[in-house]
Amino acid sequence: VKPSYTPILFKLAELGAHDRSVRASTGELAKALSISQQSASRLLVEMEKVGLIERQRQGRYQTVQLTEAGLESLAEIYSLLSRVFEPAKKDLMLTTTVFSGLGEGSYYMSLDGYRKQFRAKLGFDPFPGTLNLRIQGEDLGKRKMMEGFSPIEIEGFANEKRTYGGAYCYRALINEKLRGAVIVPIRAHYGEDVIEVIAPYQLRKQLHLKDGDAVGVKILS
Amino acid sequence: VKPSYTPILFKLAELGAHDRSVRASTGELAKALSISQQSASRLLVEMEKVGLIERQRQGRYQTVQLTEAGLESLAEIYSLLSRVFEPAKKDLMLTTTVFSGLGEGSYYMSLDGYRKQFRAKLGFDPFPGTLNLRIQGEDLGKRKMMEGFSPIEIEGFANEKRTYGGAYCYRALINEKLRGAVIVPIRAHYGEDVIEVIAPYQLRKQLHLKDGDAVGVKILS
DNA sequence: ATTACTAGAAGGCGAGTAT
DNA sequence: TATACTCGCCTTCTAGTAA
Repeated sequence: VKPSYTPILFKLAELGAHDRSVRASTGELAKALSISQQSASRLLVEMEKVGLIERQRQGRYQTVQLTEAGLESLAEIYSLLSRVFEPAKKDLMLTTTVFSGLGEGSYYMSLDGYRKQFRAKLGFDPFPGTLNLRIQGEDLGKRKMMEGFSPIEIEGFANEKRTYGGAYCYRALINEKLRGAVIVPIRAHYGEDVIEVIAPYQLRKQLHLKDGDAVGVKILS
Repeated sequence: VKPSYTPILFKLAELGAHDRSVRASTGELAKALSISQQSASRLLVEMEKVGLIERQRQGRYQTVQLTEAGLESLAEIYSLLSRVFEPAKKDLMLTTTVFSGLGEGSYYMSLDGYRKQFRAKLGFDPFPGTLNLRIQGEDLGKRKMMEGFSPIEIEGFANEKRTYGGAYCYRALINEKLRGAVIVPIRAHYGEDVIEVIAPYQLRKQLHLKDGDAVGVKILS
């Protein structure tokens, strides 16, 4: 991301463009940032081209919204500055709801290539299945922050049939009670609002969860 | 602060230059930031000149430390991003009822001096009128709490005829659905149990409100 | 009122190089 | 090794202006 984009990203975030489309004319942005209207226009065009923002034209006016990529670049900065200004990094609390996935989780979790690493690196033998959670809208930014935590890396491997990708794990406390870990495949971008949790227990049973139930996930630093 | 300085400020903060003098060669900075050694050198010279950093030469090496001004410009960014990423946990719920005011609201809301600011600072063009709400007795204390939230300031102005006072705005969610803002004139002449709400819609119509109807106002932090 | 194109001016960039 | 100067190139700027 070019440095000249950051003031605009900041301003847009300040206007609320991180969670909705806001009206932001090139003239107003220009004045707020002490640049010319022409520069504001050019920068918005460029930022849209590289996928940092999305715009809708509504007659004479435009509305602007940050894309995932735009939000991510802000989160990266925020995560860095958090480490500077709040050295004792606090745990991160995510509010989520349960949903049913495709059940692939149990297949992957049963593979020895992964299980050995979970035991060695996380210290527990995970239940062969994952709990699918959808992050609530207002916590979406925190997902990016989570990725600023230092991850526990699970390496990919291959057998005769195919290769299996790596993943990052983040230790977590589920509903303030049960230890587990959030697992994020290194490639394969899921929906940005979805996380998967593994644990030494069958979380659904242990916590009596059904689809739609709320689950608190505290990412531990 | 020039945008081109921010990547260097970020990098220096990451290296710990916010609380001590750290060794940071122009070559290393250049590689880390994907710029030339020459640019890194020039930027450091400039940043020192404008008082963002201090440098000591130690033989062939230099050490760099952020000044108060440098740290402050980072803190400003951090504070802005905090507001974006930190949860709106302590939202404040006010239970109110609709009543009819004197209709002055539409006059003030139609003034360009105010409208421009609403667009710039709230991100929407308000309907030219305000919704008058009376806070229910048991919620009166919450009105003070609201004023503890950090307000969005609308500045006063003057035209040929008279002067117009400033106001504070607080983002709000009306009946858990519609975005708007509570607006509080800085020189308040209202009873303490009254608030006015502005929104990009005509709230009365949109929500089918008549006098005496209950309205929930959630003040967003 | 908007957004955004063109074109000339201003200034940032990095290669070469001095120290 | 360092840092930082000059200088030519090129990106980015804004004024003017079209749509």
